[in-house]
Amino acid sequence: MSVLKRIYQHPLLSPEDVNTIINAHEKVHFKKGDYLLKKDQIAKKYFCVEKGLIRSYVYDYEGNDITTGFVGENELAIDVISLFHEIPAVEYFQALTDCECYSIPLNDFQILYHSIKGFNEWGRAWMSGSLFELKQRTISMITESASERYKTLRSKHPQILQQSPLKYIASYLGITDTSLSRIRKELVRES
Amino acid sequence: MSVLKRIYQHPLLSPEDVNTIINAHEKVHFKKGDYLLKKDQIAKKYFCVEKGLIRSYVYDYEGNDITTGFVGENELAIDVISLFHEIPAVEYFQALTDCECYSIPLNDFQILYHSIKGFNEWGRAWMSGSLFELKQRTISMITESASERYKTLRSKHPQILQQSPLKYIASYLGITDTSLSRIRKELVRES
DNA sequence: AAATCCACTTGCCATAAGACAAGAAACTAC
DNA sequence: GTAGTTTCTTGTCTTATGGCAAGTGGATTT
Repeated sequence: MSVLKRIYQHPLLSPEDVNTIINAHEKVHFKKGDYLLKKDQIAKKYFCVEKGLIRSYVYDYEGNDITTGFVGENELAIDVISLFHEIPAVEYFQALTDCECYSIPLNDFQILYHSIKGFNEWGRAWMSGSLFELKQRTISMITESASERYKTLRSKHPQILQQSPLKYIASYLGITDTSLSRIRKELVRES
Repeated sequence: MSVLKRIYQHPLLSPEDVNTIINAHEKVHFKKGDYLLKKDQIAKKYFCVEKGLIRSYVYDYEGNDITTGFVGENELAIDVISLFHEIPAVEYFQALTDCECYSIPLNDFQILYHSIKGFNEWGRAWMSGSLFELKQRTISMITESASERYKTLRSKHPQILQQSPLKYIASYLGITDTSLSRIRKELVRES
């Protein structure tokens, strides 16, 4: 099944709605290092990732960039809050590898979003899913140790470990690349 | 204006709807130390806080309890995800002081929630507001230092500093009570 | 009033984590 | 090929943070 069919599966979207929406999409390519969205911009679109890896990040109070999330294949690169509340983004979204994505042009998106009732609902569902995931992550940052979080990431999203430099994974886990390197050494020793 | 009128202000709730909803509420008292919701329970109701202070917390991987949030007067003590998704809570909600709250009995809530269209919308608005706040907090935990976060809390929610023991505020800020004590000392020295 | 309990501060010490830097290995470019 | 990046590891050293414990001051109880 295509990326888009997968992403637009929703009880309130009929196959015809889905087709209408899918047909409004156009292919977009990003080169490694390209920005999909920058801090202070208002998100006007989102991207369905078919191939590649994207990371979101912010700068901490010491100027280090801290990874806040990864978006892999068959996932959506979307700043839910910026897009649906029309407020400036607080994060940067940058391609870690060359990427192939699909996106709806702003105009079509706005028309469809307001005319197809289920599309609206689909947006709300994304909002609620985002809340769920963010909460989970917040809790896991507290209740799990860095090495546990690493092991979880390794088992649930192995492709990230393959495609992302260590330093970005480290900051995602809340530690430095040095510490992560030592955690990995420790894990090898254990097995 | 009463707590309830304040909380149920919403463009899609007519004054009559609001009255219907408000009349379904009953007063609930909590003693200091009482639990409003415990981990692994599915939230069946939420509480409109008229007087007192509530805190939510989880246990970290070393067994320390970590404050995840405070709920003050005129605010809602609600686990949005547990309530609307009907899944077990991950946090504990506990009264830090004696509290006076309002709550709808489960039955009435379910009936009104599904029959008053705007009530439904009100629930969604809370979901989206929760996402916004959680994101803000996540970002501030990264982009601000502990002492900056303390200063922000002090200026935005001074009543929390009055009503909560230092150790709970400290864990909310991501540090120990010892460290917070030193930060406060430093801030006094500065001024 | 004495005895407890908590909340908070503060000093001392231990330690986990980060800063820094060097070096190996892989990859890219010319 | 060689030079230049970038990634990752690893050693040493430093430091911020936490653990522990003592001590003060308030509040509460008996």
